[in-house]
Amino acid sequence: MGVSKTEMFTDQQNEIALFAKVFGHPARVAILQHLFKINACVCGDLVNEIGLAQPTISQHLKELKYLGLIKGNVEGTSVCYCIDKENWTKMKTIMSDFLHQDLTDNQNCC
Amino acid sequence: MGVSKTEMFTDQQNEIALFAKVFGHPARVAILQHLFKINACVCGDLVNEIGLAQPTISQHLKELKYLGLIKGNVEGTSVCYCIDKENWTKMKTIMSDFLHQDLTDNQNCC
DNA sequence: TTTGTTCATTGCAATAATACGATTAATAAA
DNA sequence: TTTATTAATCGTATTATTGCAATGAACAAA
Repeated sequence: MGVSKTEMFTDQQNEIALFAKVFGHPARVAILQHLFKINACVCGDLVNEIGLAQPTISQHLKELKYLGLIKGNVEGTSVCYCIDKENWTKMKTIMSDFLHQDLTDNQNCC
Repeated sequence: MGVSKTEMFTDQQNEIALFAKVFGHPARVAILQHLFKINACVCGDLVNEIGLAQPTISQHLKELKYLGLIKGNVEGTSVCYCIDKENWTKMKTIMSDFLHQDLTDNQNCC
């Protein structure tokens, strides 16, 4: 019914899914890559850089901020965004553990 | 308008987003973890294991198969699923490159 | 104070995703 | 052949996501 039944999964599984979901849109991937590339925080140039309308970018930034992956500093009329290193590292650990699972034995079929 | 404007992003950004999106639901995370754990392919026990209805699991499996992360073998009336090691490794490389980006210099703000 | 700039929020329309009952298809077993 | 089992597909209801025009809030500059 359009609702993910989160209560039937572990906290770990839900956390992985939450992080993955935020990476599940190319605009957010592009925003993060740009923030990594520029390093120095970026303000509203993201709108020019990405090519989506200002409210749309603002919405994507909000989601990234909600998960703690970026933080924003108000500087006069503009807001300066950048990667939250500490939280990015924490997320990286969680996602890496999931991605680097391994099949130890040989497989029975397939 | 509910549509991701994929044409304005790079192939790499779209690919990262596609893989991430498939991990963006706890049921698919759970399915993959179970396939890793059991190793030997699993059939319809996924329905019992996960706790969602059979058509729902079947739909999630279809998405995972579409991206090439799992493969299925028909064995009589049941179908045996398992991780596609090769494609999983390819995906891991793409996602790891994204996750392990790093900020080289010090930051200007935040 | 007035004007301009920058960004967040609201409201809405369009599309996508999630979930499942009902059905179908394919095979196995009786 | 008939029945049972397993899994895919169809149809549909519900909710979520995406995108943007319009508006609002905060601040800077004139």
